[in-house]
Amino acid sequence: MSCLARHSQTLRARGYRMTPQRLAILEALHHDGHLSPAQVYQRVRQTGVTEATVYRTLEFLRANGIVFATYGCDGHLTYELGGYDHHHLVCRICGTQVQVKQEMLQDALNRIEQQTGYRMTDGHLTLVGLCPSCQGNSQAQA
Amino acid sequence: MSCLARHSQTLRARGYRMTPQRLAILEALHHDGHLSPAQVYQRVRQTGVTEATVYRTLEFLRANGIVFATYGCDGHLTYELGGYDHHHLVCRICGTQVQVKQEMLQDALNRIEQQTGYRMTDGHLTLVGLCPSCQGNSQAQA
DNA sequence: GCTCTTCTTGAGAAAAATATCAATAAAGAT
DNA sequence: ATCTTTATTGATATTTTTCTCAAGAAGAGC
Repeated sequence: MSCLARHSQTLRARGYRMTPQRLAILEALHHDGHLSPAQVYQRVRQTGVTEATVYRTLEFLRANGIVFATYGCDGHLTYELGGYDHHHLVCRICGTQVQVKQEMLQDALNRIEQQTGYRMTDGHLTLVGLCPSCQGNSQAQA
Repeated sequence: MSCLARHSQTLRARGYRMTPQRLAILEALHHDGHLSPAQVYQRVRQTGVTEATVYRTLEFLRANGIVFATYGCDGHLTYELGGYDHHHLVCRICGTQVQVKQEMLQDALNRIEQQTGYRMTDGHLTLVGLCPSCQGNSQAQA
């Protein structure tokens, strides 16, 4: 079963529906990786999808665990398809991102799950820190 | 030296200035903990601070490590003063937050620092997961 | 096929957040 | 204290994001 078909099934099982608009947005994300809402809209507007629908759908897909929101250091959201085994570490000054493999966090997340009762294994995290070059910048010191 | 005086000094050392507007915003955060930009504005508007200045100042203080931005699960930002030894874990469905002590993450963050060169010890993290009650909800399954 | 229920969308209004630019004011030097 | 430099603010316009609500469409049952 294709990735999109599986998502359709997931949504139907929860009482939701897979619509042409949602398909178009998923395909845009599938094709391009990280996209802001405005970039998604650029890619799907030709199909008649409204701007409001783009925002609504991205939030909907995020709440359902199908796409992940990455909070850039500038406070803007970008979205990407789920299924990755990594998280992101973003510099709070310049916004540069690097990947952090799931296993780097596995032990800590397990402990947190045990202590809090939250489940953290199925989601995307955006960590914030200072990248090497911004550490030397005088404006970057904490 | 008071907390606010230290922040003034920090900013001056970087070529910035401590203004009445920035002081008012810092005091609002000091008094109330987590606040959204709109809530901050409610508390400082009486002093004549503009809405645009609130947004600008919060982003400025965040980039300088004086306040931390917490990204709620709804995509809205809230801000809080720095200096805490804990992070936040927020449910991606209902937004409920719990605290996560720094030591729970210390080992993982040390490893990530070594591998990436980023510095993570002076910052606030917002982790995202599923809270216990939303795990049972059919709409919450991943 | 038809009906019913309810999830979804589009259109437009509303609110939140950002950008521009001239005027203001803070910090340092004289 | 005064002057100079330039960071900072307010006012305004603009963009981005959210909300409301009636119309449209998907799925279930008959």
